[in-house]
Amino acid sequence: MGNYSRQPHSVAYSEVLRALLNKRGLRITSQRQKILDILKDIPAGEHLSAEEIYQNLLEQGENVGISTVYRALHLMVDLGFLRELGLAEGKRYYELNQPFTEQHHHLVCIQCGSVQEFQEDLITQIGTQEAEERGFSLMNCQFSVLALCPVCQVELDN
Amino acid sequence: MGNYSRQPHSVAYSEVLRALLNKRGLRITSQRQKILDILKDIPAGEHLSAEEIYQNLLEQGENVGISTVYRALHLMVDLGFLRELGLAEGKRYYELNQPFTEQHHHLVCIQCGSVQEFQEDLITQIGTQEAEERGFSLMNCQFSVLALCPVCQVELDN
DNA sequence: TTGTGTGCAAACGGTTTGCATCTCC
DNA sequence: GGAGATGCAAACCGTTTGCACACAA
Repeated sequence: MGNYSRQPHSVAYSEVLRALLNKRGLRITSQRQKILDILKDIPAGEHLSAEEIYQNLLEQGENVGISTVYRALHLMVDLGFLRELGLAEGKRYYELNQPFTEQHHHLVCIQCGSVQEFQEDLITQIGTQEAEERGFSLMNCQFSVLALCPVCQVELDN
Repeated sequence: MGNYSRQPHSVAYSEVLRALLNKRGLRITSQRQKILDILKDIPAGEHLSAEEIYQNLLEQGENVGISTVYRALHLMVDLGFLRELGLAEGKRYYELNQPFTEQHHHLVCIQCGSVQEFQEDLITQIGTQEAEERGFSLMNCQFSVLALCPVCQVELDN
């Protein structure tokens, strides 16, 4: 899993993507590039669902199918470009993958769904260690802290 | 969130459940009891989906609807009896809730889906701290380490 | 007796798939 | 030219909901 996030210019992403795809006999397409562009441009701490990415593409005037979005997301997760997040709901979110040493985790309000990120290298260290002890090959650590945010605590007290 | 898991006899679960339900004006039903019994009896480290619990009930000859299973599971999660797990797939799993100090986490093979549990109190400590710092009220910490198990590593090498 | 809980079936929402068509290499 | 990629629509699957009936308190 590489350190794409350190590439200084957006062009570099496309080139790395192209190289990785070619190596597998796969192709760069405008759809794949545009999806990557959308995820590259969102502010840190935001995550998008497949549906949100799809809507974003439609707003740009793209003629694209939702199935293409799903297929591209899965592919880029496989390639290590994207990280798939479960969070707390019935759908999945995507963000650019970071090198392990910079990976962050999520504090999710189970009532309103708001998400805060935090970084804590110990988490990844523990995950790495547990995986190694059992001969597993680590792919991703997901630490979700489910809680009630201050606002929802007040509201639930009626 | 109580320490039901320390109750020595299965009867005690039902009594605690009854008390908690009564306090809210809710009722103990045979369906709710049986679902709790199923989850109580599975070996440590196993988790069941709603569908699996439903099938289990059908095999026992129960005439029950899948919607009842879902409603009972949600209720018992609310009451703190059960913990809902996301793991890596498109469905949710359930297990008896443990006190925070005994909570365990999951090492999941993203290929074959096998799950190993491990305990690491630091995880819960970090989650507690992050929540408190932001005024959140902690409900549950879920740490999922996604990886390839030894068997699947070999198979993917062709 | 009354409001909570149930089973059924239909609806729902996110995701996947089959297929004819298109397009990148 | 041909394998890979797309868009569409239908299928899929886990979950939720509306409703008439059943049952615990």
